[in-house]
Amino acid sequence: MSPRPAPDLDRRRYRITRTARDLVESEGWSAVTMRRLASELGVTQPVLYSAFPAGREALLDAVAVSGFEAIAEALEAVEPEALARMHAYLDFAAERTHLYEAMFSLPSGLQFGTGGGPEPLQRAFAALRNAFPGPDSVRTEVAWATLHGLATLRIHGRLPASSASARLHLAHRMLTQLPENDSRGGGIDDG
Amino acid sequence: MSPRPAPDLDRRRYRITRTARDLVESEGWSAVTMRRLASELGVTQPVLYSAFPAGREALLDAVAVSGFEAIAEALEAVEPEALARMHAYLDFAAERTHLYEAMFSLPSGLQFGTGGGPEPLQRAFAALRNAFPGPDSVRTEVAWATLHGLATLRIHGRLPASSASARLHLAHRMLTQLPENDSRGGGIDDG
DNA sequence: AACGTTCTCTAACAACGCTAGCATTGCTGT
DNA sequence: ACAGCAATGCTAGCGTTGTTAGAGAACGTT
Repeated sequence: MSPRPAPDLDRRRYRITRTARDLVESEGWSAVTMRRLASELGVTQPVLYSAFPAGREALLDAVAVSGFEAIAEALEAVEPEALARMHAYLDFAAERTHLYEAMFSLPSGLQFGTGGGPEPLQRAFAALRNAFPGPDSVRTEVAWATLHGLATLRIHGRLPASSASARLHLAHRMLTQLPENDSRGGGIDDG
Repeated sequence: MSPRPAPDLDRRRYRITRTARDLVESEGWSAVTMRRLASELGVTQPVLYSAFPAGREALLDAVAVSGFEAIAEALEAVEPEALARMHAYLDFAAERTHLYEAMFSLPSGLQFGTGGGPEPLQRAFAALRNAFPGPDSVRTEVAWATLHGLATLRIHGRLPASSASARLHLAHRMLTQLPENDSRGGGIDDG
């Protein structure tokens, strides 16, 4: 019934993902081609497709999830306080630029928030949520959006680096020194 | 000395950029290839390189700048008040998803803020700045980051659509109902 | 009308993601 | 131990991509 042992696809996926992550961090996304990746692993291209039948995009998704694992760890490494975790978040984005890009710009989309999504995403979201206690997740969602905006605009050089610290502190004040909201904004009418 | 008239490169650049923008909005970025673009314009690929010697990336930058022109108009179209312009910003990002992506994700980077950069970028930034009056640009920068984060995360389906309105109103409160800051946060030590 | 310069097109290159088909591998049953 | 078999991995190729060199056409000048 099984004349030849099936390869350990989980382990293979892990190895490929790790190599892709190393490659993207050291040489950028343009270096992450299927050929280069196979060559780096000492195998040929079709092997990659045995681990990721959906192709390159699925592989990139795996790298992204791996990135969420890393940022979850980075956030959990500091005390569950707003400013500390905000700083950790922005540091992560600044130091691991290409990986951060993969987590947001490239993949097709995996949902955050209270709902589903892969476990590392929920972990990362929870790590931020713990730093912004409150009855609902809205503040955390806005905090994430603000951090993501700051990170992205900084990565792409959109904002002057000189006022980076001022921006972080203002964002921190905004997100913490504001009383709870009671005006029910509804949730049906969105653009 | 000039046996044949040089083509009007400015006009050519404009035409190419407009076609690329239409194409990206109707069929997404995967459709914007040099061949397809040339075919759409009734010319061949080398003509595109005469207008954009730096290649495809420069062309995408031009599309991005054109997008900033469009978002500047969208912001200027509503009254210079915070909530209205925030709404206009998010509507623009939601309705012209692919174009918005080009403006931030893809290009190499053109600086915002008070400093230089192409004129449309400064116009768009000024349109937002007028909605957030204050002594410096920091609040506007954070506002832009927050809006950009909300827009991006929404585009990629990262945040549940149900609480979109609640997020907008919280962000608006954060950015407006907070007194001016006097703690000099410095600007040297950034990550 | 012929020239000369400049532009534009044809054609091709290298590299990309991806896939069909063949050779190889390693277990199984006698 | 030896042959059979099924799933593996590799070789080779297809169709595209961005980009570029060299041939051909077009136009103003003389």
